[in-house]
Amino acid sequence: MNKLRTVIVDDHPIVIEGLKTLLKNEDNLEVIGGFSNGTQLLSYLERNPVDLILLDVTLPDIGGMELCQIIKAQFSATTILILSNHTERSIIMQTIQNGASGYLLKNSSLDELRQCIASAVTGNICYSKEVVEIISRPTKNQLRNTPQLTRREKQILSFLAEGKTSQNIAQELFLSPLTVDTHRRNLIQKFEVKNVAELIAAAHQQQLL
Amino acid sequence: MNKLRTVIVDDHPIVIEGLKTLLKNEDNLEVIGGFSNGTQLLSYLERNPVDLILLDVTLPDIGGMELCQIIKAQFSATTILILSNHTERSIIMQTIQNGASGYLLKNSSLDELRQCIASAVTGNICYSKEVVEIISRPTKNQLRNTPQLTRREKQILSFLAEGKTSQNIAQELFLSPLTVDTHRRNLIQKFEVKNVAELIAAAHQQQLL
DNA sequence: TTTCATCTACTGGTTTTTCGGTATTTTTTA
DNA sequence: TAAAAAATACCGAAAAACCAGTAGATGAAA
Repeated sequence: MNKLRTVIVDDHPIVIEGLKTLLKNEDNLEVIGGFSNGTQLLSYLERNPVDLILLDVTLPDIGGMELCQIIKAQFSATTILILSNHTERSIIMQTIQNGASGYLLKNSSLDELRQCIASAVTGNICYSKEVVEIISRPTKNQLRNTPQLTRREKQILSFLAEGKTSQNIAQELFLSPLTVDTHRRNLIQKFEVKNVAELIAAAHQQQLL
Repeated sequence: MNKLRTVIVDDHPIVIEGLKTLLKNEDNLEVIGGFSNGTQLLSYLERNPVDLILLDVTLPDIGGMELCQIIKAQFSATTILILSNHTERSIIMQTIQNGASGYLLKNSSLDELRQCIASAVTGNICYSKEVVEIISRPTKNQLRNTPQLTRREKQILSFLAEGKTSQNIAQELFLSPLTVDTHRRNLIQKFEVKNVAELIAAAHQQQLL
């Protein structure tokens, strides 16, 4: 097998250099480029085949998330590993949902990086130890008690998320609009929110939609 | 190292038996129990230490998601691997967020199961090949073009998600309520939705919140 | 069987959103 | 620097949501 053609994308040139040095002696990959923003990377990808991208999420021009999507859409054979300092679970999950094959914190050991690269190029998704902990740690949302919804309430909640009015919902469920109104108000109370907009946001955060 | 004390939870007794047979000859684990619902499992866990749980998501009494959370909260040393037929990405992501160490489809090979078990008990998160594909595949939402929002619109979108009214927002941003109104209407147009409730739902699905 | 949760429905009034326009100023970008 | 995009602001009317409170019917569990 040929060496993995690898590029590094980070807005700190020092990080790029550091990684290059660290990976210099790896015999299964070769760093063939380093870029400090997304535009540069994309125009490089247009002309050169790349097997592996070590990508930071915070870039000056295009966000790492968007970049992931774009790369995966246009160059689906390329593997993306995120190297970042962000420890928020939502960011990690988003990068994975956007096609990244793994997520490491920048303080990961070279050994972890090696392992993740090896795992990622064979099609797995790989996280560094610390990242696994973050992912598995319950969210604040999950800690604070999720309101207990009745069947009807769940039903009406999902209708509301579809932008339906009380009238609409009442018609579909053969109820009085006033009843639907009551349910909506109970939902708003249970979630301790101000209106339906916030209700939908809260329900989404607690993965009820 | 002692053998991994393993239990299987599935509402189909056949699956339990099948897995038991398959895993009989593994020398690093021992199946010490099989349950067909969540309540049975939980009361067993109260009395017996368990290292590994092979868990189905669809159970008659408690959902696999909830079960994951409960187990991780009370018996954090126990590793959970999900064995399921559900191929929806959201379900997979949710089980992981709830503390599962991996997700396999029921048609996975014994080899994949072995690998995932090995990987999971050392603290990694592991998916079977097919599951990796599901996770990495872009969502429909991501395929249909995400509306291009201006800075102001993003700002007002997030305020709306907090349940603020036009008046509130106008005050905070030192704008006329009428201006905020216009922005809100533009947002609703861009997302092609009927009202703010649906707007928030759509924005959430496209990970803009 | 009684109690509790849920579902249903109402009154009446206030606030907010939504719809369909228009229009000026500021900022960006080609 | 001209054109395009974004941000600002307005009007009026209708629709819908929100608030506060009440209350009968139903069904499940203790």
